[in-house]
Amino acid sequence: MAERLLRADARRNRARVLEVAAHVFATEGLSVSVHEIARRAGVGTGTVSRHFPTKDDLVTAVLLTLTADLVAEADALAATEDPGGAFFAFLGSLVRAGAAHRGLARELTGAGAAAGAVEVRARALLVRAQEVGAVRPDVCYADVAALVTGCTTREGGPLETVVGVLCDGLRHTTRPREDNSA
Amino acid sequence: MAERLLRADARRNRARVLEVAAHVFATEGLSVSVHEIARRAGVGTGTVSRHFPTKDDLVTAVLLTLTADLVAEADALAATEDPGGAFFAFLGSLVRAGAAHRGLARELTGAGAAAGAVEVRARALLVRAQEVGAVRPDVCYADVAALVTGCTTREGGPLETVVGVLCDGLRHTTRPREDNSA
Amino acid sequence: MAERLLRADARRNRARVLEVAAHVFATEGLSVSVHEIARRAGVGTGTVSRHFPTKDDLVTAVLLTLTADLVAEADALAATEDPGGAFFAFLGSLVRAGAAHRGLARELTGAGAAAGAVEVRARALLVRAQEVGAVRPDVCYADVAALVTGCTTREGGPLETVVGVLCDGLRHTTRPREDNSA
Amino acid sequence: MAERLLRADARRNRARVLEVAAHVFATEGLSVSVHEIARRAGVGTGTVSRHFPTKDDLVTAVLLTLTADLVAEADALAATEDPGGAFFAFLGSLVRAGAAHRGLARELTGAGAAAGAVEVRARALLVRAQEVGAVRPDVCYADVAALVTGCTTREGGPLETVVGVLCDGLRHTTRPREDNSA
DNA sequence: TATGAATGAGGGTTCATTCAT
DNA sequence: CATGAATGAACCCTCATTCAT
Repeated sequence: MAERLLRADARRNRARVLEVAAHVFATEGLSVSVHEIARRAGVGTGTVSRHFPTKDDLVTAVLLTLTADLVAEADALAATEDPGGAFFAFLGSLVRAGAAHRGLARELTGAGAAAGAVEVRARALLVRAQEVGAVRPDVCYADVAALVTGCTTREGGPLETVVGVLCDGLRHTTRPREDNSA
Repeated sequence: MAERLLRADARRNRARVLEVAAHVFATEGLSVSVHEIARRAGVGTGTVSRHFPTKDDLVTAVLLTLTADLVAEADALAATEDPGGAFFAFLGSLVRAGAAHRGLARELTGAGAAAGAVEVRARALLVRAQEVGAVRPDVCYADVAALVTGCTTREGGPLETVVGVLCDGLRHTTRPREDNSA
Repeated sequence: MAERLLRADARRNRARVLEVAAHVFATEGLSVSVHEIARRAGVGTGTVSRHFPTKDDLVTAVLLTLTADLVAEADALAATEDPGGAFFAFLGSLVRAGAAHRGLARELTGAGAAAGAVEVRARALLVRAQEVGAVRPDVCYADVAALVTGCTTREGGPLETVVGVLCDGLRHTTRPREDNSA
Repeated sequence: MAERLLRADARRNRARVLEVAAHVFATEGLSVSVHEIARRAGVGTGTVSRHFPTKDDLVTAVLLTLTADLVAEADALAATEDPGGAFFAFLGSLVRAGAAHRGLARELTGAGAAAGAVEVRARALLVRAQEVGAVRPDVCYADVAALVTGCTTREGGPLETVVGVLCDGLRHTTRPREDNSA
């Protein structure tokens, strides 16, 4: 942990920048300038650059922060006896995390270096849930990722309904499916 | 209609810019520069600015172009005898339109001045489908819009599955719903 | 000539920027900022960038301006009957050009894309002068280039002496050379 | 000498920084950052700044280091019986020192505060050599300094030829000089 | 003293917008 | 009207210098 080696004030600044960046990316998108982030964090622009040499590094670091919890949760769920429940539970967590950080939602489920760890686990949970017949077999991870991304864009209201719809749609069913072709 | 008053060449330029902008926004996102659009349209930057004073105006105009077809379709479907089928059909069209113009998908279903006409009609189709019990009563338009937006982000594969999941999830069912709480 | 196609005012601005840049590079070196050059030329920074997308392009353009005359002169001298005289005359011109644009002297004799045309001609003149015995055979172009560069750094006085020394040193002689080893 | 008052470790740090700076300035030019020098010297940036408050001070100090040897040599040569030999020998040393520290060559022969001691001695050697007729009487120190600077820019090859040319050009001769005017 | 984190002015460059031609 | 040159604010990033630890 290189962070352990940073001086107390540096660690505090780094954390503050990360926090501000996470908030600002979440609420205003990735296009917010590094200057603005520095200003809101109460540090000089150079301080941001020192901790995160490029803006991309900063985005990645924010993503890593978000993914840490998700990865832990995914690993816990993977050890569960109920593959279906595990998958659907993780789906909800993904949506909530993405919704809380809207600007980063796309990256969260994607294959970017930072978020890859989440994707790997989400894929595994999906496969396992399909193997036990809890999730319809015709969906692939890309389908799920797209729908999750969509759920995260739900603004100004609770996420439950939208997640509920998504889960119901994904659940395996023996009912004959109706035709939805346009 | 101010367009009636434009000279023939001006009207042609306006149309060409709109066409090019729609294409590049769809394929490369909204970050493409106005210069680049002008260049590809074979006009000067000033010509773009004359017809669309700000870049935002250009985006809005492109949206209006896209929505015209959707509005027509929605109106046709609204005259149909089958509210459920009408709604699900429109859902597919929305997704396809959004996917074909990825950079604008978010605005398509939203309340922006440009896309409001689509939203009004989509809301009406939803309500009617819910009234006849074809769509679960607990979803609201914002839920649907979010999920549609998600579907449009499905890259590198067919949209059918993702739309299918969405429709299945939205369909009204008497089966007891399972608990998806995290 | 693309320049011919520029509007009159654009051509004037381009020329003005080039002129200012040449002056400023000559007197203050290449480290002067593009902003400063724009300011002194009385144009916006964007105007400089439009004509010379990168700073390097600007430097190259200034060099090209300088080299044009030298190339013409070298070609004229190459057609002369007196290889020795041609070479020594060109040497003087090189030094004068370099001294007048000190910041660029190094690039002038070098192999940079812009100045390569000068180098090619200087090499040819040197070889021809050596072939007729007018220049000592043990020097190579790199030696000459270094010495020319040195002459250009002569500040606050006439260049004649320094060029004279250089020419005398380069001239072929049958006198036994004295030992200069340290 | 303030150095006498420094603690042993401080003196060691100062020497190490100087040594590293001399090396990197010589091989990579003056544009290398102070951070980089500190890093290679294994000290903090603050330590560099403590010993050399500004970057310019550091450059000057490096120059002073280089000049020490040259000053000693010049003094030894000045006590010699052969003014001509002394001058030409020193010329060679100057060139070699400059070539070994290319980034500093310009300053070495100049009137900068650091290198003034060298200049004073070089001037004296020149005058004496001219007085005994070993060096042509029409050159002044500025001429010599410029030519020496040029020699130091000779890259990728031996310095002997270039120094040889310079010495031959400077040597007094009774031969009628040819006309080098352009 | 030594450290290296913090600073912030300034670097080169891009681009939406304006306006003379 | 069409043009595209001009504008200048804003972008991300670097680095000499300062100062709390």
